[in-house]
Amino acid sequence: MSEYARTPPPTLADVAERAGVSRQTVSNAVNNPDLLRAETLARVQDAIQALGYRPNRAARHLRTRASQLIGLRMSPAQEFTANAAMDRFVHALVEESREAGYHVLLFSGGPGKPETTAADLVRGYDELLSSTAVDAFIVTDTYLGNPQTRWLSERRAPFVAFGRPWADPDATHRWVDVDGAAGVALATQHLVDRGHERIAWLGWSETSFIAADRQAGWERVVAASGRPTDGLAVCVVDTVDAGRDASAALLDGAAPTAIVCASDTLAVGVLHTLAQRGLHPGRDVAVVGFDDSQVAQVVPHGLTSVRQPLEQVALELVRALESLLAREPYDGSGVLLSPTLAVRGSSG
Amino acid sequence: MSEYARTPPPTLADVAERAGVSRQTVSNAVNNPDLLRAETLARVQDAIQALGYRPNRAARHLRTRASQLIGLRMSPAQEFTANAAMDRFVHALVEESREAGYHVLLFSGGPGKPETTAADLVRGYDELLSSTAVDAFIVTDTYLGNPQTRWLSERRAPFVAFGRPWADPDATHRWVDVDGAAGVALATQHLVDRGHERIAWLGWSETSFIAADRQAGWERVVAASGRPTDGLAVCVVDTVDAGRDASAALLDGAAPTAIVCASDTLAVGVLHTLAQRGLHPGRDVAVVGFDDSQVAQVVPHGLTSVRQPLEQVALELVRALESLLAREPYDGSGVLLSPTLAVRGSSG
DNA sequence: ATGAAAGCGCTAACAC
DNA sequence: GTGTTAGCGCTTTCAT
Repeated sequence: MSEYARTPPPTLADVAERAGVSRQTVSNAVNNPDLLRAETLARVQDAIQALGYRPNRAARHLRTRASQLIGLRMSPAQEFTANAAMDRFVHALVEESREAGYHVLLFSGGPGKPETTAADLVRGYDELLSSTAVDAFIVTDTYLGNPQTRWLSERRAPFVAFGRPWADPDATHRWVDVDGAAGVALATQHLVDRGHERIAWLGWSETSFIAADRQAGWERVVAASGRPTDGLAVCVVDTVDAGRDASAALLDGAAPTAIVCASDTLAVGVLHTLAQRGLHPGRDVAVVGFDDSQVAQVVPHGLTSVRQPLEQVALELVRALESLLAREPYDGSGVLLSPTLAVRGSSG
Repeated sequence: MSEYARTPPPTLADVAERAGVSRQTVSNAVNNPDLLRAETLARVQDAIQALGYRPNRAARHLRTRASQLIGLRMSPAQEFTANAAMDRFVHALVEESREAGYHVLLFSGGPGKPETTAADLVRGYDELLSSTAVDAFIVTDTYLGNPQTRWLSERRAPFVAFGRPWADPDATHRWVDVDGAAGVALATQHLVDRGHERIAWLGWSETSFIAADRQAGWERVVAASGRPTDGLAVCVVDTVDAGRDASAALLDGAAPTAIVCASDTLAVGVLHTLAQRGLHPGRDVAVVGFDDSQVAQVVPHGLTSVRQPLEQVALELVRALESLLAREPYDGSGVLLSPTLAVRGSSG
């Protein structure tokens, strides 16, 4: 392989010499152009252009103590569930970060194993933090009373969370979240509007705040519309098989005409059951999922699903981050965004 | 919000003072421990431990001209297709990079628009390169004779490609790729072994090397087994609808008993057709996809699919990168990995 | 085996 | 407006 990167990139000094000014003036031309006389500025910019000068990030970082890097931990990939949302989110975050002048630095948790100890979880953060590699973190998996946010808070590490501090109402960090209850309410209301009388809930059995939150959205709308809830709520683990079995039992028992699910995974399980029984989703039984995964888009006739506004989440997270790093005052209230409903064939 | 990061992280000097040695000795303790007397080393390490010292990356980067960062461009998310592969790949890459002492820096192409000009495409690379933000790039979307690899080569920028230099056999850069033909051959042979006599190919109409490569895998095995190919190859755009329509026409015409598809997207289209006609995938007509996406795993009875060894790809890429950055000689031969077949219900 | 000096490229603080 | 000085935290070179 031939040599690469033969010529070292030009520095401030190179530009200064070419433009016939001091290094500081070049620095000002880049960072505070207003300070320069128009004529000088033009001359410096010409030199910058001609040399293809770009400030060395390491040097700038060392001096300003800002790396312009945002740390994001990749949680271990989950094969079966819809982590497509994560993918969409990362894209949106990279895009928003870029516009704010940041790049996203990916890191992984502890050693390879899927789920590790709290200490392992925190190691990646610790390392990046104490080596001043990133300016701040975006913390995503805050579902349980997970240790990361608490640990980061204690270390006074700058971070913004995607997810409410469910377990810790005293938490003072900035956060952005999607209103799951509102999303499910939207889905349920959609089914009410389409004339469904018996609308079931197929949710998660694990006792998480998110699970409870989503179920509450269903309960609120069904109750408000004077429809029954008795025997119409079933909670299982988040797998296709569990969704299939639970929906079969539901149809045999409470006989709903519509089923709202806590996830697309469960909804796919429902679709399996319907297919087995020769029932048509949307015509015979309406089904709504949550996450608007690829599966929802690709299934025959499509699966109606609650879609998180991840682009907006990314935008708000970056905004919160900028505010945090600028040490602006913070009133303690997070940002709660409303999802939308992607209506497809499975709901009529 | 309370102050964060009150105490600046300890520096070499802090450790040196505490250990009663010079800064240089601490640096050696970190980077060349062999140079120290055992007793001194232990004392320094104690101090490092006690202070929680971690070398400042910016300072080290500035001095050594190595950021320990690998740049990866996120291509705009494609909603409908199975870019789940990308997700899996990024995970694997982050993990492998970590083990090699690198972090992954994500950046996006030009401005928001889905597909931009060649200049835009290259801007992100240029910026990171001339600001010495990353040590090297991993280039992923090398399908067409895309401008990135050529541009990077011309700039003598260090990079490794995921994907062969199809259009440019003279390219001298290092690359890792998955043998698509071998994957499809594997799938086809699987169908031959299960006794299928009329095995169709549902591929991509766009004239890309990858499309041709995959189709060649089918042709090779079908021909070698003495089975017919006439009228059994159809090429369309990579969408579910196209797959549905094309498979309907295939079944009406050439009447295959098995269909090998260039993508899971097309395979899902085939499944739609089968469902419409009341045919059972695997029992009546066998279907095989490509990419082992979430959809393949979640569809009723499962979709047999060719699975790319992305973890291994990531490993080889990082290896190639290390070799490149170490300026080791390179013999010009890339690394070609074989996919595996995830067998599920759709093929029997 | 350990220490002193120099400097990577940049910007903050001050002088002119 | 522009130039000068100093130093961010580290490693490389050379002296001891």
